[in-house]
Amino acid sequence: MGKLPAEGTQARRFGKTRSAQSTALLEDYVELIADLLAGEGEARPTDIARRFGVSHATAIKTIARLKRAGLATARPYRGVFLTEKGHALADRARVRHRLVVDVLRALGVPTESAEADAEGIEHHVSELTLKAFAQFLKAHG
Amino acid sequence: MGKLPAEGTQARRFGKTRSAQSTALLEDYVELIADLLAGEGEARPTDIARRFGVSHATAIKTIARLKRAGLATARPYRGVFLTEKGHALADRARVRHRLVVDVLRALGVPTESAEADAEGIEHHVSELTLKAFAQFLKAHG
DNA sequence: TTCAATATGTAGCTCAAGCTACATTTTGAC
DNA sequence: GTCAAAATGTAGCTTGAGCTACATATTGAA
Repeated sequence: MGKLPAEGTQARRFGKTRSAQSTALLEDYVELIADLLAGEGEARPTDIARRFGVSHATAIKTIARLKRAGLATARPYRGVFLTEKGHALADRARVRHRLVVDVLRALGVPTESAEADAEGIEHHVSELTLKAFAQFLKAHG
Repeated sequence: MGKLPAEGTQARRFGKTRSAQSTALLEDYVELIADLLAGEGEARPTDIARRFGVSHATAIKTIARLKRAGLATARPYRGVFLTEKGHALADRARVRHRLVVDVLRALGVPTESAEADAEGIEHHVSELTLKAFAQFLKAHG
């Protein structure tokens, strides 16, 4: 075994990709909750569910996961709130989202598509790539 | 802040992102299987499992999903093969992967990071964005 | 040719994310 | 103040992707 030097590397790479997906949903949630709190003053499970296009039961379950992860708190029938940690994650997610959208637009992607694609892409962009994006925008933005 | 897109639009957007993730794994598999078939002449569950860093049981289950999806066939103890449809998907995936890597590199992302990030990104790039990428590379590549 | 090592396959578990159905709490219209 | 509608919460099912443990088939070395 081990005759191909790339095996370990590739396994690690894919592993990273998979586990990234397990946090992607949580990031989407804290991002939306932060938006709702800022824009509406409160974040209700029903609103969250509607925005994501899922049932309210599904939203509530994911909110429970956020709580377990220490990202959010919730008082029954009184909405969802972000912890310090949750806010920090939301901020980082928003910065990344903006950066990805701006780069896509700079590359000539129509705004609509840029926004849509960024939603999926943003969770897979490493720090190094993020740095390169910022650098590129500084030069061509 | 407070910039909340129309509900329907966002629901559709996120919905698309989610379902994209359900096909991402299948794309990774057909891509690897195509590589193994081209490079080694055969694609064995154990090799596939090792490359992805998962147990062979997990690989076999996913291969079963590929069969159900009409992307692959397998004869017991004789390896995995791609259907016409599977080969087509693998080809599309490979093209996208190359394009994403090339664009990232053109933006100044180190090759290592570009390859790693592309693995996660490639499944979320729309046709329109792909076109823009190709266009950009033609001009700046 | 035999038999142990390896590869492959099967069974059954966990967890996450989705759903529907039902129960309970809040709220708002009268 | 009452009571129905809306919101919220709970229970339990499905599917997918992961795992370990065990069973069977193939292959290669002695």
